[in-house]
Amino acid sequence: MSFEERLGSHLKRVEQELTTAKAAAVKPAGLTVPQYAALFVLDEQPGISAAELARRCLVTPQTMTTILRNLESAALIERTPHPLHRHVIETRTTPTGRKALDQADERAAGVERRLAAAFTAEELDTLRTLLARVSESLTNDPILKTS
Amino acid sequence: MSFEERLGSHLKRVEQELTTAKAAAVKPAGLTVPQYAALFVLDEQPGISAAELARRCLVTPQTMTTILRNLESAALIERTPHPLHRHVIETRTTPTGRKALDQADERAAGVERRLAAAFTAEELDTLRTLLARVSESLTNDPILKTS
DNA sequence: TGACAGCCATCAGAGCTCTGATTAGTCTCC
DNA sequence: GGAGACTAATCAGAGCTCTGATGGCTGTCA
Repeated sequence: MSFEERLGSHLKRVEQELTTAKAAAVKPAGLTVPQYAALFVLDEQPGISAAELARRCLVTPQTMTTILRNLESAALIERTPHPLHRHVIETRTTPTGRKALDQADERAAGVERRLAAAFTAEELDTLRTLLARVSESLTNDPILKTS
Repeated sequence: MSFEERLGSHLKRVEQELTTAKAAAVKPAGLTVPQYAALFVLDEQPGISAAELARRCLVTPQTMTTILRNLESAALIERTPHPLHRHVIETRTTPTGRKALDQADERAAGVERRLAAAFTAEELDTLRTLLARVSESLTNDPILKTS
């Protein structure tokens, strides 16, 4: 089975190219792509926990800890203990963080829009559906789970 | 523009799930996914340079240096200077490396086969074509290049 | 011959990502 | 009340990935 036949190589190439384009888009705002994703979710749901944030951003809690550490040392977010559950830490964007997010989002959304413009609505729908089915196959295949 | 509308989140999810499945598949052979990819190409084209290997595996030369360093310290590859061009280093799989590759490949190809089995040939073709068009858009869009 | 463009290899540094393990608080059910 | 399950946060360690910079070799062309 050659590389070209494998879905993995196609997916990897495309995902990487898109990430590179987005990285270039958010860089002027001083952000990385994961930092942008975290700020994006955070701004919509202020006070969310790091664990929940990790789930939304599709990374592990450990990874999110790393991302938040960098965001906090750049003063783009603030973290304070939850008033009732002190072991839970609430995270919020700072004004500086929101400004960086706005700047990054404008350009990142632009990348997505230009990309979407290269397809018809039906094609985009087909692509999303097929990707969802790949995801479903990977999640549900009992052999994959145990291998 | 919400997360769900963006192609990026779908691509990221699927690419990550597939990588996770492949990582589990090649782990018993003592390999990571990038190491498996490097060994795979290396075994088909013995003596290839690290720079060329990097291009085939879709990573930068610097990243490939890291991967090769780990493979070499595990004695899965051998590196010797090119007889004529001494600044070029030829890389080859060792017998140990080939054994690990065979073991990993059997399971990794199995993941791809089970995944492919969830689709018709036409669907797979559509998916590959659409992904290629995404890649093309990202590569050719002059705005993306400069942003 | 010598400047220069083009590769190859690699160091340095930063950031992301994972697995594994630890610590601590909450909640349910006996 | 207390055991066990669950969740949150985080440390430790390994590996991948990038950008930026450096040094070396080759081949072209004035």
